[in-house]
Amino acid sequence: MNDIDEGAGQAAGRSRSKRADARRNEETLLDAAAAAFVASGVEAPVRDIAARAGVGMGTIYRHFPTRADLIVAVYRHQIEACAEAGPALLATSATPHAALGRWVDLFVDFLVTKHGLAAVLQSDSPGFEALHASFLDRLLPVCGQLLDAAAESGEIRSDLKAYELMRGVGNLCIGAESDAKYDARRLVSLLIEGLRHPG
Amino acid sequence: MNDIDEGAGQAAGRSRSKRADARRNEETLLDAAAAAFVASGVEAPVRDIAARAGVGMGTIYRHFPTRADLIVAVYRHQIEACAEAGPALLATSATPHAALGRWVDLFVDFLVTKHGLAAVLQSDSPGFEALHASFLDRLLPVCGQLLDAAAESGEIRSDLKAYELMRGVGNLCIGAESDAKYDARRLVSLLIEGLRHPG
DNA sequence: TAACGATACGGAGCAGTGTTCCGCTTTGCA
DNA sequence: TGCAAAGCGGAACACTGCTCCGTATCGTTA
Repeated sequence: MNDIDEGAGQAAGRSRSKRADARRNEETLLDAAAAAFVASGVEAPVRDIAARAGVGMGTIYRHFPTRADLIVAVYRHQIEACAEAGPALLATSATPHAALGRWVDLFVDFLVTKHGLAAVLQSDSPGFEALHASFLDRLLPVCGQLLDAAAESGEIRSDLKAYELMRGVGNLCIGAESDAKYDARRLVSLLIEGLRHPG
Repeated sequence: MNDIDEGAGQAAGRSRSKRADARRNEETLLDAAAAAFVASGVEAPVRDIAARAGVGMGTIYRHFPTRADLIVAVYRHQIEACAEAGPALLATSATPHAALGRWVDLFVDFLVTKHGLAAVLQSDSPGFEALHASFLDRLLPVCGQLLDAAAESGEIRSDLKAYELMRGVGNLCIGAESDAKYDARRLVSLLIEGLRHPG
């Protein structure tokens, strides 16, 4: 988050830019967190991440006050890519419903490969609202656009809100990476299929 | 609930039946747990439950070694009722698919009204396998029967296993009780709808 | 009914986690 | 080079799950 704020700060001309060691630590922390998330899931103990980065506990909390901030920072690029894929798919797919299906697949792939992310995405514990917000702020409009297009073309019922769809898809992905007998992609595609039929 | 174990013991003739105070405590504990679950969700701290029951920590762990055991004991009757409703619905509904839909609704109502149960039902942490097992052992066959009936009647595709359906439905219920903007029942019905069409 | 062994109880204590706080160090500027 | 300000580290606290064992209670037997 803060790298960006810093940019904003400079743009505003105020800019007392961050100290070099701080910037370095933030970078290190991001790498360490990414590694820890892969190794132990997004719920990896804060101490582990700090240890990986070779910094103290205070440092991690200073840069990323909540776990959500850290998660958002680590996955920001991938979220961005997913968001950008929306319009692209809409333009290149045969029908809006097909585009929606493919976009959702993208989202599912993202979630399923991030150990525990889906679970935390739905968490209602305080401190994760930030995560909800960041992810949803970016993705919800994209999803809404796909949904609207599909509704307009008459392919699907139009009474489901983007929020509910995203939430449902996210939920279906929970635990998918650790249960060979459960194929989240399949359930999601069933859900998307169920969207058909304005009836 | 445990009266059952005791019955088994007696049936085996071995039966050195449980001490009266132990039986009493178990009952008290069950009530306390139910109350705590309502108040703070199924993840209520063990200490709280013990305090509510007016017993020590040791007592709770002796009677219910894992949280899953406690949850199972508390909700056993409702699970049983849900299981028994399956065949009944199949007999009284217009079509197997309708029966499946209504049965799933029952299950969803159960999950959604138990704060946090759905979340814990999918947990892969050790100690919850017992919970998985207990719930699934009882409900999976019922769900499978409904699914088979609907498949046989040609109403739905037949390639989805009962396990995946139950898991998907359970996941869709996660967090539903604490988010007014999310209607799990709707998503689930969409999923069931998506089951139609053998294609 | 008194005594005794089995059963069960209570809660202190350990371990693992998140989070805060503050004295010390490093940085960048004058 | 000196000195605030910015940043750092990690001890310490709070809260949780879970274990362990000395003590109390129960049920039985003499």
